[in-house]
Amino acid sequence: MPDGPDIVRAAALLGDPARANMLTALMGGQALTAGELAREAGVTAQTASSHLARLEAGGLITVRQAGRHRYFALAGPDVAAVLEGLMSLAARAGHSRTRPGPRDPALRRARRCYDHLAGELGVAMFEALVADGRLALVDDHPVLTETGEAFVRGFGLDPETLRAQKRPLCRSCLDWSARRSHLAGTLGAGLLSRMTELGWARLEPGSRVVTFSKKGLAAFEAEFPTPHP
Amino acid sequence: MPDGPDIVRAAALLGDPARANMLTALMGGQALTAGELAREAGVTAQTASSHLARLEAGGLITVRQAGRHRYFALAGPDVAAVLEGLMSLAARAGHSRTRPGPRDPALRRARRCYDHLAGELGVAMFEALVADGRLALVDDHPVLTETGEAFVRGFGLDPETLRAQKRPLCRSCLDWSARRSHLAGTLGAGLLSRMTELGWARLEPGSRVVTFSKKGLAAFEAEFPTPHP
DNA sequence: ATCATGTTTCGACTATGGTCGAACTATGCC
DNA sequence: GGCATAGTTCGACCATAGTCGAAACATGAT
Repeated sequence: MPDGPDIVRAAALLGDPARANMLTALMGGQALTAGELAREAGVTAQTASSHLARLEAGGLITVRQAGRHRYFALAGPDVAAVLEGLMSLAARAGHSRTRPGPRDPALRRARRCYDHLAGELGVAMFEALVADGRLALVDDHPVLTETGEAFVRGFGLDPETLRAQKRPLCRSCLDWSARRSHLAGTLGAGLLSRMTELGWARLEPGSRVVTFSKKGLAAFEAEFPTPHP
Repeated sequence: MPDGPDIVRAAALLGDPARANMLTALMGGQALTAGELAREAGVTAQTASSHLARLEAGGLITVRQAGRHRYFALAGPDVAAVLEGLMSLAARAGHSRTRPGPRDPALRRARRCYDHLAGELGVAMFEALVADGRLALVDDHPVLTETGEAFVRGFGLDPETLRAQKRPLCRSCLDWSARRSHLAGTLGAGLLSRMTELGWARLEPGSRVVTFSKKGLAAFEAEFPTPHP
């Protein structure tokens, strides 16, 4: 019966509340210190330390030493993808977190999914891109069209650079809050970072929430209009 | 700190050796009885029963009553996707299963990945399809071309029927044994089932191994020639 | 040097949950 | 009806591992 790689090691790492909290915190995309992660997970520094050591040994996170701080981050987009997959499964099974906190509405509205935009606004952007032909869906996979390529350039991004990465340019990612898709891949990541550069939105430190300024939201809705039914 | 759906419930279910064995067995795509799964997992019937009850409560598997047997199957392709994702993580981290058993070479050669062909032959087929333009890669995603569509018809499948499903027609799936991609999606599933209909290959009951007949292998290699470097 | 802060190590406690033996229920066959 | 097989429930045992207190180890500031 032994066949295939050892799922159990990885899955068991994700199966503990403290570790899961740390990893979801890291889904924000930015690196966090051991102490911050301990607070985020609701455990003491000692226990957090042991958990972090395990996560690193399991290859799920990476460490970067900086002075007397140690910054932890997800090991890569594939880890984030598995986490989002688990969230979708849990959402489908109807097991939402025990107490939906005050941050929850903001998270449903706009949040980071590792390095791209998710939530209602993420879904709206994706559907707007598809609706007016900047993205085409081929076998349910998003593909950048010629008009889309022009838009990307106009937005201040270089398609060639984005394509040069190892990750695919476009990927659709199932949104656990909206049960619809949003845009991942290097294009998704590029668009989000460009929006922060332009001052449209701000990444709330210590959370996954993305806050849009008033002007930014107007610009966003002009660029990605909601298709009227 | 409570944000998002509860990953832990789902992940903890995958984090136990017995349950993970059952689920990987179900990756074969066919439904299995409680007893078969107990044997597959190496536990007694009692423990298996409790595990299966948990997996069903967690929404990872579904049950179908048939006489005095109960047939269990994965709840859907999304579950299979998460499992494959975990396998990729584990493979990258270098944690292969403790003892690669005698079945292992056969598994590396050709196996089912849920409902489509994986292993060396799966990778070979995928690369042959891409090499002669039956599949095109757009942003790393496989897309069926016009010549590909003709080939599918000639192979005895109806592209429209395949496209009518909820799942995408083509999906690439990272192969843990070959570290390259093979073809998933309804097309991947359709091709495998057609190969068994044609007598090219047989699905070994109780394992994920796919055995090709001598004639079948010859036909396979004629249809999907290995691109010479 | 001294102190403070961030992080890890050690040791002990505790609980969750995986395991099986035995008994019980349900279905099918004769 | 009686018997065999498939599956579940109950109860008890035991190990794994998550938890924290106390103390050690770093690094940076004064």
